[in-house]
Amino acid sequence: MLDIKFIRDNLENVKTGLGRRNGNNHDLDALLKQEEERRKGLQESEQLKNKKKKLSAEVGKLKHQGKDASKQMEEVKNLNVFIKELDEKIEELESVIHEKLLHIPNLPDESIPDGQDESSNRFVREWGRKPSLSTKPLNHIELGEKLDLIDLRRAAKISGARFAVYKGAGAALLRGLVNFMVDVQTQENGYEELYPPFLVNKASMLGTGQLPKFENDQFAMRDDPLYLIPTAEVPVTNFHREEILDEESLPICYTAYTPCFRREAGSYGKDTHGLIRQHQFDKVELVKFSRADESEQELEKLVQDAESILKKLNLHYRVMELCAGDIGVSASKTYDLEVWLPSQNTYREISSCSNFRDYQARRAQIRCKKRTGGKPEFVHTLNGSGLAAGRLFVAILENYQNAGGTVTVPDALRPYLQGRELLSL
RNA sequence: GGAGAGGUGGCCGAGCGGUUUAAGGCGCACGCUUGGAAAGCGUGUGUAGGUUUACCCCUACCGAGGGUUCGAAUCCCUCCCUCUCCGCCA
Repeated sequence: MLDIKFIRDNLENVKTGLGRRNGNNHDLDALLKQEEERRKGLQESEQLKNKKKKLSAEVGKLKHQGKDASKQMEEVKNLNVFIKELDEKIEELESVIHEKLLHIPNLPDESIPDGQDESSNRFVREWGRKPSLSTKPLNHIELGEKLDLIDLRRAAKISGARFAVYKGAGAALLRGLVNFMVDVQTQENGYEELYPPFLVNKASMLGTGQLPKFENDQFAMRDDPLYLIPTAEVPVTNFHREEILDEESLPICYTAYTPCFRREAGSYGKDTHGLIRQHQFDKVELVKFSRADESEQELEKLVQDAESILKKLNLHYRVMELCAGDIGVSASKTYDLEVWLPSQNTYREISSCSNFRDYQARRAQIRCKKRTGGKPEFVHTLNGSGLAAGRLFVAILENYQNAGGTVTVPDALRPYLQGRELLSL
């Protein structure tokens, strides 16, 4: 959420910034007019309330002295009519303004490239090299089914399309990947582990920006006002919702493993086969709460922490900086990590790392007390995948495949698979 | 699911309809005091909004939302959460 006062004081900049995004049709002039009206009404109402308070106190005094107070009582009764009317108007305006603000996306960082879609994303760096596979590479579905690591047919029977059963060594590999990633982030990169609920309330979904705009993308419970989390970002960022943190404690860095649930409405044609796009997938998430003046450097560190997993697994990847038209609504700046997939002869997103600046913090009311005194300030929130386990599973099968259709276990993972070196039948 | 007890500032805790301002304590900050410290004394110490160069001032907030009243932390209603006991349960 943007600050209404900031919009008021920087109208042209806000218009320019939002204009860099796609689908920007917010009438800020109308919004500011309503805000103006709200403030006028508020001032009037507060004056009347002040008068009312003084009169009521007089009543108390007079009654105590045994004197008549009916005149004052009558006057307050009259005032109440006006106050009620004004307050109703103010409340109406407030809710309209708030609702509008909730729908306005974050301002893109000035440094990020212009552009409508991913074709304008900026290449930042790459690491490693593509594996040299002698034969035509099999895709992860062929490998997974051949080695009996996954069962998509039975998953469809149990649940439907876009679900998977991981089986035997496949299940162990997935579980090993999760443990490996959490261990690296906690033991080497300084994150504290959280294991949060997978069902969250509406306030949490509003706090991180999944609601109200993306209700359609979420799985909701039928009988309870709860949602399945689309990412651990939701419960972990909301861990500190409505709190005032100590500036000294920042940055606070959490990592959390959770499954993630997404309806994938509107992506019916995309990645229909295999593990790339699922209704349920596992992810290790990184979340940071940072001082406002440190969030830029914290984002760079967070990206490196996500990259450290790919490096340890010796997987070729590149880092892309998303253009203004391609970043999510809550984000100000985003780097994607894209891992090489031989079967698709392309790079696929395996992590998305964003700085939300104070956008989520304002929605979720997460502030910090300044050491120098003064009013508490909103913190900056950041998060990124570190990494998506399902897609990492895909990347390992495809990049570590051997000529006979077997898959070598990367060195770093062997301790998590009882020392196993090869996946074969 | 049933029964009971509660939710008050950073924390503990009083207040249960009004001589308008949430007592008191702890903690914290600053000052005085001291060779230095402790103790002691003094002052200050929430959040949001409005107004303002700033100070001040004003309004709201005692779990949340309604209601009664000239006036509500206090009375009434609904909901949420916490704790205790019982039941059920991995």
